Amino acid sequence: MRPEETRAKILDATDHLFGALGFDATTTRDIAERSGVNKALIHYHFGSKDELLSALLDGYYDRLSATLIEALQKSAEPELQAGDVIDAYADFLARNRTFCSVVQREVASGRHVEAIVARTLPFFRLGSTWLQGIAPHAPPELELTQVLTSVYGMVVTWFTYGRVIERLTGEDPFSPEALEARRRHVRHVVALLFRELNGGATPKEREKTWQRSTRRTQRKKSGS
Amino acid sequence: MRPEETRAKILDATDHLFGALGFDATTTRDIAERSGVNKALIHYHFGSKDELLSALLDGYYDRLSATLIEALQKSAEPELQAGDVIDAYADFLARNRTFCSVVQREVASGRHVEAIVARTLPFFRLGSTWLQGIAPHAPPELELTQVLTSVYGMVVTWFTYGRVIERLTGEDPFSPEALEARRRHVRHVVALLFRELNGGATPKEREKTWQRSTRRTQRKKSGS
DNA sequence: CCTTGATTTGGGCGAGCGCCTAAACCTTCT
DNA sequence: AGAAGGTTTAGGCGCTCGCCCAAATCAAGG
Repeated sequence: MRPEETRAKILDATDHLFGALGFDATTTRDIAERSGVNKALIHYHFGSKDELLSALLDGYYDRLSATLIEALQKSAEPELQAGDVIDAYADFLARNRTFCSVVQREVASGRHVEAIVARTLPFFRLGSTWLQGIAPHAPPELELTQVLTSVYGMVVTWFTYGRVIERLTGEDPFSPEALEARRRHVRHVVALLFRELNGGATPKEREKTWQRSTRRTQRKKSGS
Repeated sequence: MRPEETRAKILDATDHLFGALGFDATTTRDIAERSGVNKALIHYHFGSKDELLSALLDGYYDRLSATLIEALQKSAEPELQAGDVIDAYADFLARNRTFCSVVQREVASGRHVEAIVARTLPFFRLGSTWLQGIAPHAPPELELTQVLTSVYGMVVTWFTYGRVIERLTGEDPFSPEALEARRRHVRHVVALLFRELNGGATPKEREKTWQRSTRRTQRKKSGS
């Protein structure tokens, strides 16, 4: 077997097991067994269990980054961009259900926060400048970090608490219909926030606003 | 030392360590050392490490329940009630920072979901009937589960991702000012949702609506 | 064909885990 | 004083963990 194939099989098994059981509760022996690979190979290819987690996170964030950037470029109008990015993110989480489990747990445990922060920072910076470009004079109740945290929270909570929501409501929160309903709700709330950010402006006025901010954003883009 | 004192010391240490390191990464020896108690006493008083977690969760949810019920009774008008409950919840999380770490992690790990669900269910039911009483005919984008999940998510994300937010913004998200700012933001968004739930009604009309629903709620209260 | 270096294998080391046991220690009551 | 029952103690059992190692295997170049 080619080495990259071995690495891929180990990462696949790791993805599944870290997602299902968590970093601590998963043993390197479990991973070896599930991937059909000798347990010493994990350390040969990845060095240690911690570095294995890093490699897994790298894979996630690389794919997420590509997905979100693609979504961002689909449209030029900020509100549509926001919707596209949120949809893309939700889709990504739905397709990589283990991802948010892993992130959530490692953030909560506090031990791998640095690994998460390092990979989240680019997204945060992008979101910040983007939001700054749209609403440079947001009121304090709709300050940048607040809005980002809320939107992020609304999206991920559905997935991290999926199993709980399932037990509470008796319905599958990951069915296509449920995901679609969630998507609609989040977009609705985001639309409300947009209306507020534009100071309750009419659609016409809002159009002018985003045209101004779009020009600014594009100037910035071509500059870098 | 009195037995309850021993139990309390063990629970204190458990609270700290489960919050800081997580269930798996904390050993019963750590707990014994931190609480200044013989390690066999943990099993004598609590039976097993899993039951120790249960006891810890019981303590959390008992206190949370008392806190939220008290907040709910401060006012009769739904929008104020919502604000009070959200504030009380945020305060509780701020004072029991380990709580959401523990819950978050155990939910993500999937192994103690039942323990969490069993204790969350009463809150969910309460929130459901409450919201149903206020807005019996909510549009699909503002369906009950959606709104509850979003509000819950907005509140807890600030705490669960606190350490990440701190690193991203360079500011302490748990300072009194930051907590106050967060509180204001969430209340603002909730107010937006309320306005929507009442179909964009004017304040006057809204007043009528909540008076109707208040009567219904109070009839229910006096009935139980 | 033989060498070389990368990859894979089975076996196991040392440490740490949750949990248990038997004896000692306290109160409290008779 | 002595019995009884609820607590506390030191010690350790059986097991699993992450990681390592020496030998085996493989692919490719001379």
